[in-house]
Amino acid sequence: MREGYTVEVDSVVQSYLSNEDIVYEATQIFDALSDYTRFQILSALCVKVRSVSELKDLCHVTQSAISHQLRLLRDRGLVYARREGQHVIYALSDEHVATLMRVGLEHAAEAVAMEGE
Amino acid sequence: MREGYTVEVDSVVQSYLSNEDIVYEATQIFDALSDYTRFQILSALCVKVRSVSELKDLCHVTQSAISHQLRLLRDRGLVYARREGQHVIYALSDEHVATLMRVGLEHAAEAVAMEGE
DNA sequence: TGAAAATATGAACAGATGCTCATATATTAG
DNA sequence: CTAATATATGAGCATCTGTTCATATTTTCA
Repeated sequence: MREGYTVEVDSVVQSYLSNEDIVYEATQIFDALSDYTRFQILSALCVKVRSVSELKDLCHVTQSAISHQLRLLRDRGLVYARREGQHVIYALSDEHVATLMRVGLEHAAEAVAMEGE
Repeated sequence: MREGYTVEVDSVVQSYLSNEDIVYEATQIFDALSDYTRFQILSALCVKVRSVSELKDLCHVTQSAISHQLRLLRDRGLVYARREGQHVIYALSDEHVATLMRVGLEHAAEAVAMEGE
């Protein structure tokens, strides 16, 4: 039988794991990525900077729903906004987000492929 | 002013992003990592295989709470269990989990460091 | 100045989530 | 077989979450 994956946890990661604040903060970024709408917002922002209405169209949800989710992402420091005339343009403010999404999608693609076996 | 992070989204990732099932599955793995108790369970399993009671002690929660969370992780295919006498031993079943946790923790460590400035 | 377009926000509500408590099941020791 | 230990599970409950609806704010343009 397989023995399960095990991983070298270096001393730096060890020290992160023993810090409650860091662990909590980590769960917060995963929480940000755990909602379908937010995930779409963030993946759209990986490609390029976007206005609220662009995001609303891309995500197929109401303007209010987008605004509420953008507020949450702003509050967590994952995106930031600047006004440009009538529009407000949002951008990713964290470089780790893209990495997380890529790895998450790779995992997901494998999982979905498995299902159909 | 900064221009925000942008990322080369290669065609493989693009194709993942346009597949609803894959995106949903991705949000599910992030959801698994978004809870403090589950995050602790998974990080403990990164290091080595563990029994339920070991996990219960490491995470400082009740046996019932651990069991319920393990069920969720099992149902999502992130861990699997084998019985060994009186004990049930859990192991990571997905190699991506460790990568996600490491990147998440790196992000978190930076974020927490920022706060104190 | 007033109307239109873009965005933000608060209240309210339905559904999801994570825990506790009680209890069931499984394995081993005596 | 019986008691003890380890684990699993269902119900109930308080809390959290994501959305909608109504409304406020900001900017532009006529």
